Amino acid sequence: MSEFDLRTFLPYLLNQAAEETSLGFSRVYKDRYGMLRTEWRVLFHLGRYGDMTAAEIGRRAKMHKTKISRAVAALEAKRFVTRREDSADRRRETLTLSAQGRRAFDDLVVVAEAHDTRLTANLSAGERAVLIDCLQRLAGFGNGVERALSPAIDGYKQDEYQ
Amino acid sequence: MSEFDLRTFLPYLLNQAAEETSLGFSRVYKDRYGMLRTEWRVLFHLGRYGDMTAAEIGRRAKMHKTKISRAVAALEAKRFVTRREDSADRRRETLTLSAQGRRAFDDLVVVAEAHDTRLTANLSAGERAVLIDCLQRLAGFGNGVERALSPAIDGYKQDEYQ
DNA sequence: GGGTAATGGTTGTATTTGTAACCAACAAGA
DNA sequence: TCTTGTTGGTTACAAATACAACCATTACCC
Repeated sequence: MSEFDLRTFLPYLLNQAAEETSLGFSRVYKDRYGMLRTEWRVLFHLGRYGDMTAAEIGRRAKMHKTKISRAVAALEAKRFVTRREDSADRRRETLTLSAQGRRAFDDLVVVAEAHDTRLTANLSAGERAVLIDCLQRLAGFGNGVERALSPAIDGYKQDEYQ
Repeated sequence: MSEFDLRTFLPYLLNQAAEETSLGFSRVYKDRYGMLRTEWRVLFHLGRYGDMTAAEIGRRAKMHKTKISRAVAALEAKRFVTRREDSADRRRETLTLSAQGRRAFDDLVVVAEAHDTRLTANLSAGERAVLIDCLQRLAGFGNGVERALSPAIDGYKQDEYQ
């Protein structure tokens, strides 16, 4: 019986906290719009940060391009997103939220904000600040897109995620 | 363009941090032992907290019983775990680590500890303490097994996870 | 004791995800 | 201009996951 405790092991703790806190919110976008996690992430990126290509979303959200490709196809089928081919570079397609997509986004933002408020209701302002800061560092945010705190144990691909 | 920022939204942040921090470690148990995340979780529960049944692991780790059933079958095939039927209640099977299973566990504990140390290397002791505390509360640890901080947005099953 | 529900666990099937391969368009150098 | 490499994106197939149904055993209780 080792001393090592799962309940303080960061990857485990983070996964449990992530799953637990995602549950309530994922039910909403699933029940209301039949979306998957990949789909709301794409929706949120377009809604919050403006039109962009699939590749750009991939870089920001660290999602593999196949995930994005499928998420975009699903959002397109739901009429939430439209594509526009870039005439200067015909490989690229700029993605835009439709009016309907924006309504869904606006609706979900309200839910997300309320959910987040509830999640942090039992944390002090100081705790919350430290928590967010640590998580952003662990997630590799802030230092451009590249990885920050967590070098590989024995190296892994730098450009394609998962 | 809403004010809402994904990079401070807890479920998103937690998922990103969880994924990022899990990457290096998952490579090790995958490469060295061909294990899945469900498998190392079962292995760690048995190694750290002693023999127990699949149902008990499910309660502790908040894993669905089908995941555990398959993880146990895989660990058994690898000769890392053995089962012993409870004579008092013939539905139950107590799971135990084999000598080989314990060696794998001991090996992975060392890796996990080193990985965790590296992850928190850039955090102050105070930051780390707050981080762990917040995550445990968000994950619903500490208050028995039941949920703590994150009530459902509109209610969800209490006993089966996911 | 007999019926009904609850518990421990497994299996089957539909979804989702991961991984690799692929195609088309562009870039850069010989 | 050829050719080699890179980038943006899709598709095909394998692996993993969720979900429901299932079986066996035990618990409850009339």
